[in-house]
Amino acid sequence: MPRPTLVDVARIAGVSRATAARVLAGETKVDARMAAAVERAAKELGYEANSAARMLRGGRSGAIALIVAFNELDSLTGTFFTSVLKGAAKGLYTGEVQPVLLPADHEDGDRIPRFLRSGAIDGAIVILQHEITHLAQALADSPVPIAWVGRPRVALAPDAIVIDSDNYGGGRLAARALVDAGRRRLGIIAGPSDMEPARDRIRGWRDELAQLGIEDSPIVHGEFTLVSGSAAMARLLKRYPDLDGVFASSDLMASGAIRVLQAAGRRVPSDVAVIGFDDVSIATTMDPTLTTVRQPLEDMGRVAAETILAVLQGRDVDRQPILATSLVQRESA
Amino acid sequence: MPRPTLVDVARIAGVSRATAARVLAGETKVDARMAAAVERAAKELGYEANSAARMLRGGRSGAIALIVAFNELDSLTGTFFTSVLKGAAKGLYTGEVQPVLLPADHEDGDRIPRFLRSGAIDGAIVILQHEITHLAQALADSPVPIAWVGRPRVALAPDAIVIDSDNYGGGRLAARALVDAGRRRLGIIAGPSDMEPARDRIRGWRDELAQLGIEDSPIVHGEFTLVSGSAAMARLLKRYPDLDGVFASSDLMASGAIRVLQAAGRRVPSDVAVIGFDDVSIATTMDPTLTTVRQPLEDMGRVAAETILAVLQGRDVDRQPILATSLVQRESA
DNA sequence: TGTCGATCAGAGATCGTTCTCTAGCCCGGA
DNA sequence: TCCGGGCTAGAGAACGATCTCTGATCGACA
Repeated sequence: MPRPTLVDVARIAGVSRATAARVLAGETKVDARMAAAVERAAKELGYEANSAARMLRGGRSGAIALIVAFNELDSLTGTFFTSVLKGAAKGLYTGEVQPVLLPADHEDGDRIPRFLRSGAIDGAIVILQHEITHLAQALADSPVPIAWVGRPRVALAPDAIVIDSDNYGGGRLAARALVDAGRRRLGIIAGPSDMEPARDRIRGWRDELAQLGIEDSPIVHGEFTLVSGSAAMARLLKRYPDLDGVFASSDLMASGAIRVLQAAGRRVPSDVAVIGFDDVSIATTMDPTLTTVRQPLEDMGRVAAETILAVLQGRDVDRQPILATSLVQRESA
Repeated sequence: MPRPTLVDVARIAGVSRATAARVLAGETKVDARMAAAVERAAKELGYEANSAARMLRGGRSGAIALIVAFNELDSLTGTFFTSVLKGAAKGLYTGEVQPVLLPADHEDGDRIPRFLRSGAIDGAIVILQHEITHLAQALADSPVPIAWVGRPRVALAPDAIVIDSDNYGGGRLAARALVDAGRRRLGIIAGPSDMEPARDRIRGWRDELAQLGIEDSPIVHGEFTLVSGSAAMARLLKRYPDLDGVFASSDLMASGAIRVLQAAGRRVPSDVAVIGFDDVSIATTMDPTLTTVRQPLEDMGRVAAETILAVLQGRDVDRQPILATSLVQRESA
């Protein structure tokens, strides 16, 4: 049996298509008896407006794309993405909008730009760690608004939508916390230098240390993953065996770093204090539990959703909000 | 400037709407010069077919919902969901279909059934661990096909689409592996008893042990999470302090269990061997690395996508495939 | 009581694509 | 040379909701 249409509802209610539409759209200037008849008919038939027809007529699709690199999704890094994803999807849902998942790293590189042009979505939220160069250009030319979660390195229009956390401030927090704990021989395991947030954390870390009178501290780079954290820690330890504090700029790298420290006979935190960044769920399940700089990941996703919805509705909003980071004190520092 | 339409393409190419449509649909019986003109015009305008209009006319939306419980998504359990999600999304993409993410645990409980009736999607893939009762009924009444990843406990129609892994066989594998390793005092940390896969794993475990001459072995239940695994292991250890082998029916529970064992002074695997289930990414990053029964999670997602696409196209396929599980030998057993 | 204004229901057009049906053309056979 | 068959291009309808415009009805006021 075919899906009921507005015509069916109108016929059963004994009114015209237009009247039925008015009632279901919530217009008040309709005769009460007719309205009741329409409501009843709609309920009886289990009527739900055909989204394609509405979309064709109205121009809006009621869907927003969530662009994610799938190969980053199922590793442990996933806890980062899924938190943002969850926040974004929840935010979109509150706005009666459907989240459509788009893999940024699919072989068919032309698909995302084509999809953006097909009118199937009203906007997109981009959640990427590493840059995807070919995509950046396509997104810049997008006919629909794009919200970036985390500032990308590509040049953006001044009115671009960018939701970021205070990476710079987070770097300062980490530095201050280690110094407050009496540590002076400090090192940082930074993220990839092609990522803006990673650079901001380094800047914050260095500025705060300089202010506290510590002029130089060693830096090594990782890829935000656990194994890269281990490797980076090993390098750091080899060059500076007398370290007493480490700032790993992701929780996963902190986890890898702690293992290497423990394997090298250092106790955490008594010999070496370690601070992470992100506050994803493994921070609470490690041993020792991880002191870390918290990014409000789910909030970032939610704010991205709210901001893009506001822009689509023509409301005036802050297009580049920066969400506060905070220190979460646990055992490792 | 408004999005270019088929009429624009036809006008520029100097042909009729119908001819332009034919060319873009890949029909061959069109004059070569006209075809070339259409191709050129479409490219020049950056034309992409309006998906709403196509959908309205064709009846198909080209989208499939991925139904996931969001509160299960960002915990460590996430690695399970995201793997399946990734496979499913990839599979759908190969079929030129868009994956739409639907949170099963959204407050507005009526939204999913309404969405299914709106024609916005052609089908749905359900990836849930725990049952969501009110949803089960709605899904059973769905006007579009549903593919279940993991068999749910609700009664399904005989032609329902269910993609599962061989949980029973996996339970047997775990039992055999521990016995082969010379262990005889065995216990199982099972999943919640309201979940069919958890029950299947127990059955397989028991059947294999019985066949190998071990008649009774203790059983405790967890919730597939790390902390519940720790708690379950603590209970098990208290009742059976002389255990020498444990089968934890998820990797997360295995991780929690190993910590409790180590804290209690047991060496893994020399004192107590531990086998997990799933083979998610933490299995390789634990210490010791985890011997586990692998479920092909990404494949399950992919097969779910392929199967539902086949059903939608009216092709004849196995609607209830069972994917093989396998033992992945690492350090813990 | 008649006329004007306000209000609300309905008819029709519209969104952009796809598909069917018709008309016209070309070629071949008689 | 004429007629018929086959094949391709174009005209038109259809999908279903929404919005504008028109027409009708009712009430109020003169």
